[in-house]
Amino acid sequence: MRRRSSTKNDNEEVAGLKRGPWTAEEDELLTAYIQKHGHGNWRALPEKAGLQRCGKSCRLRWINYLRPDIKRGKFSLQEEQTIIQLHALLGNRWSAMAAHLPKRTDNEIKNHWNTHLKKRLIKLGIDPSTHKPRIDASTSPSGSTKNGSNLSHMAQWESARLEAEARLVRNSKPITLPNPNLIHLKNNHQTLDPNRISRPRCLDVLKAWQGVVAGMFAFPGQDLGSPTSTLSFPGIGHAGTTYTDGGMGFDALECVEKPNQLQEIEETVIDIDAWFEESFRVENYDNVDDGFSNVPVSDVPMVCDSVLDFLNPSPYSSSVF
DNA sequence: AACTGAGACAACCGCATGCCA
DNA sequence: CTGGCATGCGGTTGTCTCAGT
Repeated sequence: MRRRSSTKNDNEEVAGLKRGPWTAEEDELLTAYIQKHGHGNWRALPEKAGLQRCGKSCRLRWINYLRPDIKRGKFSLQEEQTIIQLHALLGNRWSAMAAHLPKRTDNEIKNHWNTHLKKRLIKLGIDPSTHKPRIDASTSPSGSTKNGSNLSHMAQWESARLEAEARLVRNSKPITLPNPNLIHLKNNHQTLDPNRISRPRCLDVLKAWQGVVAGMFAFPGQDLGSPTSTLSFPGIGHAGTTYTDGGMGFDALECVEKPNQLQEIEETVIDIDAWFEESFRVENYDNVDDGFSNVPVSDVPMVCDSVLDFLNPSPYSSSVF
């Protein structure tokens, strides 16, 4: 690992420069300058813009606060759900998570996680760092049946996360094999297309996650149908839906089409969504203008899918979720 | 009214990484 | 290949607000 020999770059601006909260005047100066000239070299910007700040501070202020394409205000239920899913997959990679949440900054997501979501998970008996149930909480006298149900779901989430991580690792190699735990879901007579298996690593972690979760609900040892069949979730808006894994080399639910299987999957998915709604219901759910937060809770599963699809359109995934 | 502690979020710090001469 | 520079990233700290006493 290469290391810089000096911290000049980090410490140069300390002398004589202002620190702490930005004033409205400073914001105006910075905004006006960037809108007119672009930020260019951040280090040189403060002097050109007439600011007594270091370039780093200017950059941070612009990226996290002044940039016109960022959304401020409370996070919607859907955004929170996305953050939790992403955190289960990515850990504390805030910038990567921000890439999946349009108009939200990594700093904002990080703060929201640390101040809200992390605490809520702990309250529910979930270890926020591992997304695993906390033994002590689950065995405490106050542990309720509902908690037990939650923990069961979180265990599924965790399994999904680990599965996704494993698949990401496998797909980072030029040629990889499908997950042995999932391949049995395929029709025994189907040949795996190497082009699909070795296609570029999918960065769409949400789709990967969804694919894995879906895969968890399929049933080994049964006739799993054709690889191009579609899945319908009556009642939650998935009619005609084709599930793919967004480039991970496996169409997660494509193989499941028996009515009893559908029924079971549907119940499971609804159950998880109901759990999330109940566990993470927020008082200001009806806030803002993000295009999906003003949706009745009952529609969340469908909205979730469409949003996730929107967030990461993949050439390998279905255009209609 | 004054004090205090917790919560929320903005801002900073130090290290990592990529680019280029 | 090496070193310097600019920028990105994640952890931490500082500051403000507000509810509770």
